[in-house]
Amino acid sequence: MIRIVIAEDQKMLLGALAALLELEEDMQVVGQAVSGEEAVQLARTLEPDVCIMDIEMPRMSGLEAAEQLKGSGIKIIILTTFARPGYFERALKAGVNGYLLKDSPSEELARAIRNIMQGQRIYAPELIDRAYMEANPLTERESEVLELMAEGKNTKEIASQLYLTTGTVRNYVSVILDKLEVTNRIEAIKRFREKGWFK
Amino acid sequence: MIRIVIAEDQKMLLGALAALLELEEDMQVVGQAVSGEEAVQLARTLEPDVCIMDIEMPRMSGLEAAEQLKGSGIKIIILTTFARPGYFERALKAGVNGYLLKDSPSEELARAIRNIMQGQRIYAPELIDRAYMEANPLTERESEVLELMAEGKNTKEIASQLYLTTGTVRNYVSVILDKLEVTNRIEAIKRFREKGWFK
DNA sequence: ATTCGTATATGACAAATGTCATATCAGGTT
DNA sequence: AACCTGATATGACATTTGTCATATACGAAT
Repeated sequence: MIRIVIAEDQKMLLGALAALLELEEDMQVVGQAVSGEEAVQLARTLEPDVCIMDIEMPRMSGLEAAEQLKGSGIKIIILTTFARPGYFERALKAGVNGYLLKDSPSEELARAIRNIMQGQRIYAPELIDRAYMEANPLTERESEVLELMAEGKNTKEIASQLYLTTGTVRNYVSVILDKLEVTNRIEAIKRFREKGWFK
Repeated sequence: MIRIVIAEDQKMLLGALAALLELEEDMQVVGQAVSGEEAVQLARTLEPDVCIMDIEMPRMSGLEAAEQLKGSGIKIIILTTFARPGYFERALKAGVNGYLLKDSPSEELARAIRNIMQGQRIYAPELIDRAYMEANPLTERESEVLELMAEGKNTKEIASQLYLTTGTVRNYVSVILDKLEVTNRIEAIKRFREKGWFK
């Protein structure tokens, strides 16, 4: 019997996934969590074979939770909406055993779980294709400026938060616009978001 | 036996919801659709008692599909992620019988279906609270300017597209910032999006 | 009919944004 | 050591953005 913990903040999907897996005769959902924090706790106390995690959850993301559970012997499967290159890369570093998309057919979940129990690693094919993902061309500092920009902060606010002069910040912005091949801050934010480079 | 069609473009959720409802002894999922178009077609041919719809789907939104099925006698339940006032209002106009959020516990779905079969209308309580929803304070023209702004267009481009002078456009922007209580274009776009006022 | 409110439209002025030349520093290369 | 490259940082200058006073038009209220 494969013992499973599911972590997903969208309760409808959480309950429905549990129902889906309970239909499988060799599987049993032993715990349901709605945050990364709760997932780690449940995983530690229940010691399931498999923990299925969404990424975007309150209090602690599924990626953080996966990192904390690394080495515990619990197989981690990330189940998320978007094929953001950054997320996938970070999940690989955390040593997750599977990475599936919510767009995949539901039958694949049970199949993936069984394969993973055999020691395989299962990644959604869409992700492998995008392994030739475009890298974020911005430096650490530039990304930092762009993120503050996207929060609606103006040059002066960004400058004071990063202990820079406004001239420096404006120059970073200029470099950012150049690298992203756009001509104003709004377009830069749009482009950065579309490319999945946020966070 | 309650006959059900489910329309949801996220296949994992689609399959899981079907599993969830199949567990109920008085319910039967007779069709699954991944677009609004397919949902309408399936509903017309299968004539189910209930059709559960996501809103954001490819080709045709769940709201459009609901509008097309109005008067068919098929009970429509909208099941969506966000409690956007605009969506809810439009769903009410389309005469939907239920409007649930994906954040609601999964047990509520079956209960809602049964109540709706009795002739009741079921709306997620979060929506009723927000029924005192804030109206978009911008005029038609102002909204038009904001939408172009959000596409990354600058003042000159907006002006030429709307056959206005740049001065006029800049004034609209100023009024927009004032009404939305923000101080720059980026914040205005953010706020407008958060309030669910886009489109 | 005139007063009021609102949407629309414009231009003058001040402030913020974007461009560019320039400088330092830390690393690799030759 | 001299050279190159990329990241970081700054200020001078030009352009764009945001504010404000002002004007017209139209429908509703008095």
